[in-house]
Amino acid sequence: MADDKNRDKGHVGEKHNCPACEDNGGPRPKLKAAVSSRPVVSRDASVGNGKAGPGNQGYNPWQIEEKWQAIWRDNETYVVDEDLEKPKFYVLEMFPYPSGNLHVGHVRNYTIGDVVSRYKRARGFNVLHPMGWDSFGLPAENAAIDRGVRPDEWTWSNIAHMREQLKRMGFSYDWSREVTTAFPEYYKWTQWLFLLLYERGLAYKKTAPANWCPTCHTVLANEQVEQGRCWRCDSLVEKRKMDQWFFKIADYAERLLADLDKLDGWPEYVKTMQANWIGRSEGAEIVFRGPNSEEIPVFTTRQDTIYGVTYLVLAPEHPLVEKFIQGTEYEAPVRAFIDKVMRMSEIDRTSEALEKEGIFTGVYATNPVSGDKVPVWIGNYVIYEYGTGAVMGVPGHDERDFHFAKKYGLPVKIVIQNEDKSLSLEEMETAYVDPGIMVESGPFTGLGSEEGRAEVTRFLEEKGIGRGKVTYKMRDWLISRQRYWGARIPVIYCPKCGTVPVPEEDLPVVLPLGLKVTSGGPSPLARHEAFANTACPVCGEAAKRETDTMDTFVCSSWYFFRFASPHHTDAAFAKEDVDYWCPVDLYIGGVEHAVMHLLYARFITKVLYDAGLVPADEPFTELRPQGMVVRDGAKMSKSKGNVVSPDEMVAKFGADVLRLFMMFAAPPEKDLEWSDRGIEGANRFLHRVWRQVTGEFENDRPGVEGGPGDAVSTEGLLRITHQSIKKVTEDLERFALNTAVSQLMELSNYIGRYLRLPKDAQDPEALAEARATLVRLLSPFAPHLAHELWERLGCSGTVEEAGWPEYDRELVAERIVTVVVQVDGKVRDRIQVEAGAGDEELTAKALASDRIVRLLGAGSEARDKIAKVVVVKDKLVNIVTKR
RNA sequence: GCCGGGGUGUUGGAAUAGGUAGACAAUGGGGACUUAAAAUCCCUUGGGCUUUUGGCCCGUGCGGGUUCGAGUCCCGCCCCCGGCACCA
Repeated sequence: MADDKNRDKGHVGEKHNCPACEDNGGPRPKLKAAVSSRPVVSRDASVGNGKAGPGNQGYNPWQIEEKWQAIWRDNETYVVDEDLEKPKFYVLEMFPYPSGNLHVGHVRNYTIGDVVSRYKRARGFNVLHPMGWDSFGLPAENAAIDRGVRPDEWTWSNIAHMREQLKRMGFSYDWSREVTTAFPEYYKWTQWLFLLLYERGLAYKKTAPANWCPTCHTVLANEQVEQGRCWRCDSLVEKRKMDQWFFKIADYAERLLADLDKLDGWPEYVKTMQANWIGRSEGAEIVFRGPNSEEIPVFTTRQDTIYGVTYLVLAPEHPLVEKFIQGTEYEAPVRAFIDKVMRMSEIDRTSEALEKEGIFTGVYATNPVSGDKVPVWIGNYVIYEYGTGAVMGVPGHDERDFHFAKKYGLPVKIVIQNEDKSLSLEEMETAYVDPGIMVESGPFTGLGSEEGRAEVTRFLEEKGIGRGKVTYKMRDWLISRQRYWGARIPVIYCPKCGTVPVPEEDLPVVLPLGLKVTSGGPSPLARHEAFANTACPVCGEAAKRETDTMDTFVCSSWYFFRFASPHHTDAAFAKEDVDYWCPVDLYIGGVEHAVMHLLYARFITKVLYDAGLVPADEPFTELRPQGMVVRDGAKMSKSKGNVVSPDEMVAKFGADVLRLFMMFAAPPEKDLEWSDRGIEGANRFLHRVWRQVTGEFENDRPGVEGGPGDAVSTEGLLRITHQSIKKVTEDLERFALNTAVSQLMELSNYIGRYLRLPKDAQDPEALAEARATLVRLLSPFAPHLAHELWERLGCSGTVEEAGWPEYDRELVAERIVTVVVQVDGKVRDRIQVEAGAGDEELTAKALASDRIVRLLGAGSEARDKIAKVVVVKDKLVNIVTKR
């Protein structure tokens, strides 16, 4: 390191002394137009006017970014292999849909992952940091319709463009592991996954009312309907009865819920959202009897209110309704009512504002516990798909039932009393839903609600008229999509053999390319004879292929395993590869997938785990959802015209500046308010770092007066250097990337002041250490700049090969600390003392301080007023007076 | 309605274990350098009062409380954001 200074000087005086500069002597042609058309920018100023000293190259981000990206590419710097000598670390960002353009939200997401990757690599981890493309999906088909392009060509060209944009940001991906879900090499294994589920009895077909999006021309899973609207296009979803494939995710409900407790690395709110979605309720199924002893099971969580049942309500779709009304005087009005309900849209039907309506069916059912006969109604608020599609009406103790009973003049019974026994039917204006004591409940009278529930359940089971039951809101995952651009469902329908899965050796079921996609109709495959007609794999007779495609969420529910074995051809992945790399240690992405993608990925992981194929039953150890990038407090959108283009920012400032700004402006989990002034600040900072490290600083301020201001010393320089190592390391570990950057700014600010000391007061070794440390700590955030500066400092290897710096405990500790002197909790003075001073000494010094003497007097005068003194070592002395 | 998360200067945000509120930036103001501008560098930037090179008071959504000491803990409210929402 002895020749550091000479190298610095050499650089100031010479042009083009690094080999790469000669090869790449200018900005890349692609960016040239954007660069030259922009208004006055610092690059021109620092290069052009010659004031900063002869031959000053200044910080040219475009040149050094191109240089280092080429080096990383040529040296395959970020290509990784399994290495049992090193601890592994798998960092993953949610892979993008290739829409055609990277937006700043992507840049933020991927920069966060890249900072962690580079940090972990420097700390000696074998880091897997891959990237790929979630490349099946509707936008490709829409582009085909709108612009007449082929979905495949549109997708491939979007990928090519976005890949370049990602590379331009300097993200340290192992590009050799890139996966594209729309390639046969990938979707072959998505189809294999389907077969695995089929074999394990977890994939089945049934005819069921499904959520149909009229705009997307396909059905949607429940998770993909938000407030009755399609998650992608916002259209109102309709109900359609269709023959559909499902995955039995509901079989995994209990595990998906229980295992949330294992996910310590997930934010509480995401776990809560999943738990709400799964929606576990513990209760009982109770079998009422119809007029001809038909079984009418109902599900309730309030078995303790069984004596309060005054009617039953069935869902309009309930199959018994038809039986009850047939040929009776109730038939016509009930049919009319059902028609009305069925014609309503999903959103209206489930809206809370919907008035509860119902109609009597004309029959009575028997309460198996009390023996009461109660009227059977149907109601628009009963959901057929949940529980048994029938509920017992307990108006005394359920708000909805209370309203319904009042509206239709049905009787109300009180069977749960509150503590002061003050409930009376006359005064009741609302249902009493809280726990209490069972009354008028036959043998159960006198029991508390909770005890009562257990007793009633036991009674039901003893008598064989019901049983304890757990019900979940989560339904099975509907995976059929009536679309073209997706992974085919590998199934063949044979007139003789029925539904036959495509044998594994026949995979992949290739998606024919080049078909004409038209708007408004079904997928072109449904009409594509060559695809649809095939031979039955069992009997060889003519058969038909399934023409629906799988939900794209199936493709993305296992891609993190494929990254471990991206080129494997014998299986979806090699056991030893996933055993080494999985689970993902850190997963970063948008919170909009909190339920959909993350729940599906957890489910598929458990299925693969049960099949003995993967080492863990949870895919993501730590989950860090990141906030949105907003502008003027609102989401960026083309229609608002407030979109920030990463390309423009890179053209104007370079990738490192954009990266640094996005890490600095907000903590990762919060929304980031885009600020044009803010990115200018990041730009100033990196230019300043350049000058401070290269030494151009000294030539940069002709005639400026004034010293460094505050006390600046070599000791102080070393202290802040080591404090910065400590602080930045701790901040990276706790994911506080914004405060890590602010610490780098503080270190740089101090170096700046130190450089303003007279030359002979500067210690070259301490300065070199401070500079090198700044560069090393900056390297995860601004990797190109850090690599370049490291090289220019003449240090050996690259900055990341140098590893992460360690701090020296001795140097971190302040020798002199400021101790606050309070009187009755109010700050009155600050004194400088040696660190580690004892309580006695601190008290004495505090009492002797000017301000305290003025306030309390000196010596015994002060002592008489003091009730007690609280001392916090190295921090504060609080003098409490007698009051 | 229920479940999460939050409310701190003009703005983005700090304060990690109850111990200096406002780090670091951005803006605004002043200055140095310059023919000039840009860039750079320095000082300053929560509010109010004041007997003004010193000092006082107020201040982290609101009202209480605990404590020597509260942005941080407790109780009660208000508001904002996100999720769920007739799930029996």
